[in-house]
Amino acid sequence: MFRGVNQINMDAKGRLAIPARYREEITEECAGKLVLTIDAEDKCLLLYPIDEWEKIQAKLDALPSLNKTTRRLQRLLVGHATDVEMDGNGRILVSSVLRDYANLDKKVMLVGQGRKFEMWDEDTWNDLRTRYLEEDDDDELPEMLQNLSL
Amino acid sequence: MFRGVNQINMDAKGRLAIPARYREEITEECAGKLVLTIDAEDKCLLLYPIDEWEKIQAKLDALPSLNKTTRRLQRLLVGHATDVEMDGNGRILVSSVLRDYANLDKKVMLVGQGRKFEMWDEDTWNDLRTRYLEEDDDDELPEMLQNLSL
DNA sequence: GGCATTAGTGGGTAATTGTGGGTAATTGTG
DNA sequence: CACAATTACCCACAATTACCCACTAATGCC
Repeated sequence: MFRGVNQINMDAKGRLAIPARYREEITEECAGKLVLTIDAEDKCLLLYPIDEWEKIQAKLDALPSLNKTTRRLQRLLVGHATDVEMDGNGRILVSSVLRDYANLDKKVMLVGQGRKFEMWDEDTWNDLRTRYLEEDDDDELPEMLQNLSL
Repeated sequence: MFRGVNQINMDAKGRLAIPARYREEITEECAGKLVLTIDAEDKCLLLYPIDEWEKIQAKLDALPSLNKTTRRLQRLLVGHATDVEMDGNGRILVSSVLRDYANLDKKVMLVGQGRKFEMWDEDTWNDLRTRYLEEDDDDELPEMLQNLSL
């Protein structure tokens, strides 16, 4: 289970160091093999251990390919999914296509989200975070959250 | 079960000593491994023993990721959740992101709240406490509280 | 009330992690 | 087949973090 935000500097080559505290878990789970793709809803990237990704791709694959919405998801997610592997220094290489999509230049936020990570441009993330914090969602709480006790 | 309020001084490095009377319980329950995150509604932090937190994160993780409200919660709570561990002196390190969020500088209040602690800036806590005490909530008691006997 | 033990606080140092760049190998292109 | 561009690997330095030790304050006990 991944969690927490990390500010990381991407270098000129597009390499991004995975924070050391996640490396052991990643090495154990998937021998450092990860899959990087885009988030269809927000301008950020998603980073999965390869076994987790395979499950998701299988789910997407099972969806009807004649339906417009599912075709969109399949093309966007599966289409942009890129295999990446940690190098000797625990870094992964982010291709320029994916960097462009999420507007990543140097300052990147890596956000743990359970079975995956999200990768954001720092400014984009801070803007979203601010908007989220200003929101007050008491009114329209989905049923499933009504009884959530934190 | 944690309870009670404690005034603690955070040092210049952002370290915060857990009051000694809680340490044994924390060491037993989770070997000193804790998770610190933000409260999405108030400007304070939440401190959980790791096993308690894992349960919450598992619940959040099971929620649909395409729903706006649940995404907000996942990003705020899981995104800010940081693993912390008591050092040899029973202290934990609070990252600068979390310190900023809750406005913590030196004088901090640690408030026991059952399975978790809340961490407040002293002034913010005192203001909230005063407001709570001035409030009179006889009029709009939710049904579930009407029959609560203290 | 004094003394002993424990808790709280502060800081220095060593180890780890993050970051950058050079070079060799590999891939794609003309 | 040769060249250019990209990628992988290696090493070195800088910055951060964690660990350890020492001192002061507070508490409990005799």
